[in-house]
Amino acid sequence: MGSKSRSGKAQPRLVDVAEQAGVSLATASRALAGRNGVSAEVAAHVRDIAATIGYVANPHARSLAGGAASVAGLLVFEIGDPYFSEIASGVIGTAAEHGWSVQISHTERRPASEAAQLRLMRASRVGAIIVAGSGYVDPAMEAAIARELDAFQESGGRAVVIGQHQVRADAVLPDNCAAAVEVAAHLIRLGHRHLAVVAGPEHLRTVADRLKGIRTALSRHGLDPDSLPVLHASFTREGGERATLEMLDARPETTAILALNDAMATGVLSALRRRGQAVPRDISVTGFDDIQVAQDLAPALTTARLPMSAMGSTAFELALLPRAQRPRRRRTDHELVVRDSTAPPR
Amino acid sequence: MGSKSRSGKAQPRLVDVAEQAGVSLATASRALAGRNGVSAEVAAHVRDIAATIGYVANPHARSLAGGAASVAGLLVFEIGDPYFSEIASGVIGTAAEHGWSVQISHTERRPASEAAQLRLMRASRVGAIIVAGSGYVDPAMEAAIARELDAFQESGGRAVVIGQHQVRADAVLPDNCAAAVEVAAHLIRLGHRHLAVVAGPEHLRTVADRLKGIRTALSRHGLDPDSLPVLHASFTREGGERATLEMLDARPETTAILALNDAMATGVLSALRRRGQAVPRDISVTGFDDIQVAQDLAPALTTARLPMSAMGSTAFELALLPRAQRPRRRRTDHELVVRDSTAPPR
DNA sequence: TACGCTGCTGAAAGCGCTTACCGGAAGCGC
DNA sequence: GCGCTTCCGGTAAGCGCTTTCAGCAGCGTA
Repeated sequence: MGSKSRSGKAQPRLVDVAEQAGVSLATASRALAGRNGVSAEVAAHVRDIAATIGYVANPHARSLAGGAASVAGLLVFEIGDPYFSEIASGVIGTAAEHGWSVQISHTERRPASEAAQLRLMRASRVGAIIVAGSGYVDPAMEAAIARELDAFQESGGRAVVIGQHQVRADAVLPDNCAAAVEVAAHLIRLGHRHLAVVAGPEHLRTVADRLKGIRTALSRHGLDPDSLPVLHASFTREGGERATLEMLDARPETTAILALNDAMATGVLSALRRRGQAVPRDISVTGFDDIQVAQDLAPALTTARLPMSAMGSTAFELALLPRAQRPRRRRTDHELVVRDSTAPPR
Repeated sequence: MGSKSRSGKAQPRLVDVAEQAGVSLATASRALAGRNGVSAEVAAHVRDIAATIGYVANPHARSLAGGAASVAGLLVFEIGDPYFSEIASGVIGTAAEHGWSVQISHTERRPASEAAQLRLMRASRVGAIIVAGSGYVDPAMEAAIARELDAFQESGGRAVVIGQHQVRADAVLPDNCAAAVEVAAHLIRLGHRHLAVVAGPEHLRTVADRLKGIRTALSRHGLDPDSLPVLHASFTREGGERATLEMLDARPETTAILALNDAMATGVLSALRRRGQAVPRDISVTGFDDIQVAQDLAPALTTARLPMSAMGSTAFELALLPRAQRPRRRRTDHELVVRDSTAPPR
């Protein structure tokens, strides 16, 4: 066996490969990296040996020595939220195909911790960072993120954001505004005149964009966008529930509630049930995102589908592309999915 | 400013801290690691400087040099599945509290890739591995996993499995069998005599344990456990749907369907809806796990709750504990949550 | 036959950190 | 006031890899 095998089953090192292949460390490294300067036969032989003894490079050593990174950082609001876990699934799957691993952090919806998390990721020398939260309306908060991302990219890292951000980085862009237009237009076409919005936190760019889309649709159909009732709450089931109860009291004339994501829509449906309001007979409800369970709610939720998993894949692919002069932007498609939670008003 | 600052905003290194603090590299290292051999004042001063210039250790260098690791690997079947994303949320949150980051891989439900993923994690020198899939019934498959985990632990890593496994490692153990007994007993007490099971893949230990629990309950109540109809399918909504359609045709006398997880239960409900069967009037349905959406299905799902997020937290905490002589086992609690999907048979 | 090329391969430095190991300065008893 | 211990802090080796720089064949050309 290998001359100096240690105690148990220590991981084989590059020198073990080199030794067994009868070449130097440098040659072995080059052969495995697929760089030229090594004859084809030697390269093949080295790769053979490596496979045989089960050699896998130590990523820490590789990174330290300035080699290509193969760990990506993914930052989300809350990994337990289906919206984000579906994105994560896309990122992880695609990353694995390319031999990368993915390190996930979540901010638990605390905007203040976002820049800090990014700092940590940067410090941990990941090769790429994918930010999958939402942009912020407040320029100062965006600036904090931009600072981290800029520094990261200056030191050679690749950054990709999912969603509208005020930063220099490649981006995967769902058209929240256009999708919201479709949702609102659908309701208006059904005959609704008293829409109300159950929205996520006001500071989120995603929320602002979706709201804008709804107002645009209102204007286009001759309705007053300024009188649209909007209640902000946490972007969760509980947020949706609370906001809905409040809304029902304040605006009893409402015939359609637009929740700005499916998690909130779930809460809306729950609140409506508790108040004895039938959906869609008494009130229509729409969501946003089309998370897996949207189809299984009662009634099945009409919502704007965003291709979360594909967005994750695309984000990772962007991260892998050679650095471009200007940030790349990839728009994602969206689709109004009409199910059973919307109907003409009574 | 720092004497030899590089091009842009390179990450500060330990030598920068040492230089500014006027101490040697070794002292700085010791001070930050909180090891003794450094006077309190010097240590405080070094920490001050480090905080000021925003120093964060390079984990690659730290790992290479044999320092304490701070990256944990988490292996799940599918991160997009709420069961696993809730576990991941627990792991990531607790890890972050301890300054660890988490690297996630998923097998996309391919058992064969599990050992391979573990190999990769091992090769990437994570400090701890948490396996959150399920054990396998087949000893050979367990052996493949055990091999990786053993090698990992021999080289100093900490391994924790969530669920029953035939491996030497600390474990977080939901009592699938006991929980299943409760679910089945609940149905039997309601008066059901024709139970049927919509089960996940036969090779999963989780499935076997839950089945065993159901059979136990049957016996205890004087029913024949051997005549229990069981259909195996994928552990997903689609699997549940397909199995249910088949079950309805083969066993029209069935009055209660036990799905072995909530995802499958979702499919069961969907299939029943398509077939015009009312739940729970015509057929009762139960799930397992109590993922977030279980309460929002129509009807709200009766299920056995497992504390997924807490299981993730506990798993990480076990990984952090000093190595024990014998593997530690931490049982988790479970709870029958009765909602609206179960009722006495007609 | 001798020369300059080209194409491969090897030796060695160094990435940022931890950790023996060692030397110097106090503090103590005598 | 001397030698001892104790405590601190510094020096340097080395983790496993990539990469620069040199060197050495083997070839074609004069």
